[in-house]
Amino acid sequence: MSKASNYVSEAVMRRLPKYYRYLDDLEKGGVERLSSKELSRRMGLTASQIRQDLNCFGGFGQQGYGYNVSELKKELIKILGLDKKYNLIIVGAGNIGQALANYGAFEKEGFFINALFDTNPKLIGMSIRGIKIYDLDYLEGHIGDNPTDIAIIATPRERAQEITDRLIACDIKGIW
Amino acid sequence: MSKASNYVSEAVMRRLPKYYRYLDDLEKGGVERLSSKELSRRMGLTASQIRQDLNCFGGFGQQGYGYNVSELKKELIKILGLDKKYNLIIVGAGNIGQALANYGAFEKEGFFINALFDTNPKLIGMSIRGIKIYDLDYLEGHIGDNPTDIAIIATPRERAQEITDRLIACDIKGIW
DNA sequence: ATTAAATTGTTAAAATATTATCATTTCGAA
DNA sequence: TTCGAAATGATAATATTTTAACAATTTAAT
Repeated sequence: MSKASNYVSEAVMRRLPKYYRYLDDLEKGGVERLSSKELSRRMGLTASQIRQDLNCFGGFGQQGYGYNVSELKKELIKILGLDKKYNLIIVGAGNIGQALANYGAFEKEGFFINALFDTNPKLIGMSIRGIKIYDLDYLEGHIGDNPTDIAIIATPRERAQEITDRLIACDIKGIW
Repeated sequence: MSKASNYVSEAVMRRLPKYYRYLDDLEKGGVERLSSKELSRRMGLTASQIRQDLNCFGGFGQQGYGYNVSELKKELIKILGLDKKYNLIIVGAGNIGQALANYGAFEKEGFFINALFDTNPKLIGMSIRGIKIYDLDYLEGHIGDNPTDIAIIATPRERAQEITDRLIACDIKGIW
C-alpha cells in the first residue's frame, strides 16, 4: 500500500498546503469523492503529478473510484502537522509586530503568540491583547524558559540578520 | 555578451529577489566587487548556479574580476522592475486590509495604494491615511477608471475565489 | 453475471534544473 | 613585461522533477 522510500522532494512539500486548501474548500462545498483528474482541472496541475505527489505518503485513493475528500484531507492534516499546536514569539513590536499580535485568527490555526520583544523602552512592559512586550535582551531567557517553536521577525531589515543569528543559536525550529 | 534565449525559468525568477537583497546589503556595507564564489558562500547556493542564473540576462561579470556590486544591483532593479511604480488596490478593509493600508513603507518601494473595497456599510466612505474605502460593487468601475496594476485580497477565504474571478475578468496583472 | 468505463499506483520516458568542468580572460605581483 | 591566480561564461554531465503510459482494480450499467 504505502511506498518504501522515505525521502520526499521539496517540490512536493511546497504543493501540499495547496492540496490541503483545495480539499478543505471541496469538503466545505459538500464534495465527498474526487478523482485526480478533477482535482488537476481545478488546480491547474496534471493528474499524474497529483497522484505521484500523494503516493509519496501512501496510497490514499482507490482504483476506479478516486479519493475520499474528507479522508484525504485528514491525511494531509497529519502530514502537514496542522493538528499540532505551535508556540510563537514576535521579535519587533513596531507596526507590523503589533498588527500581527492583534490579529486573532492565528489561534484558530493552532499558532499561539506568547511574547513580543523590542528595544524601545516606551514599548517594553506594554501588552497587546494580553501578550507582553519584553526587552530584547530577555530573548534568550524567554526561549530558555518557555517552549518556543517559531519566531516571527518583524524588525527593520538591518536588525534581522543579528536577530536571526541569535535565534538560530537558541535552536528555534522555524523563523519567518 | 548576452544570451540568445529569452525564456527564463521560474526557478531562476524566484531567486532573483534574493540576489537583489544580498546585493543591496553588500552595497550598503561598502562592498564594491564580488565573485560568484563569495556570493555563493554567503547565500548558501553554488557559485555555478549564480553565474548561470545571472547569465540568463546577460554577462554582467568580468572574467578574472567578478561582478561590480552596484552595477549588478542596478541590472537586477531593471530586471525585477523595481524602478517602476505600481498602483495597488486592497479588497477587504477588515483587520488585515486596514493594517496594510496603514503601513506606509510600501510607498518607498514604489507601491501606491489607491483604494480599499469592502461590503460593510460602516466602513464604506471611511478613509485610512487618505485612502478611501469604496463599496465592493464599484470594484470594476474603479479599475476601469484608474490604472491598477496589482490587487491585494484581504477578505475571508470564502470570498477570495469570487473576488479573484472578478479581478481576472478586469485583466489585473497581479493578484496577491 | 458481464462488460465497459473510470481510476489508481507504479514504472518508464521526457523535460528541467543544478552542478561540475574547462577554455579564456583579466588582474596584480614580481 | 611576464606569469600565476582568480574569475567568468559556456558547455557538458548529473540529478531532479514532471509527464506519459499502462496493468490492475473497482464501479456501475445492461
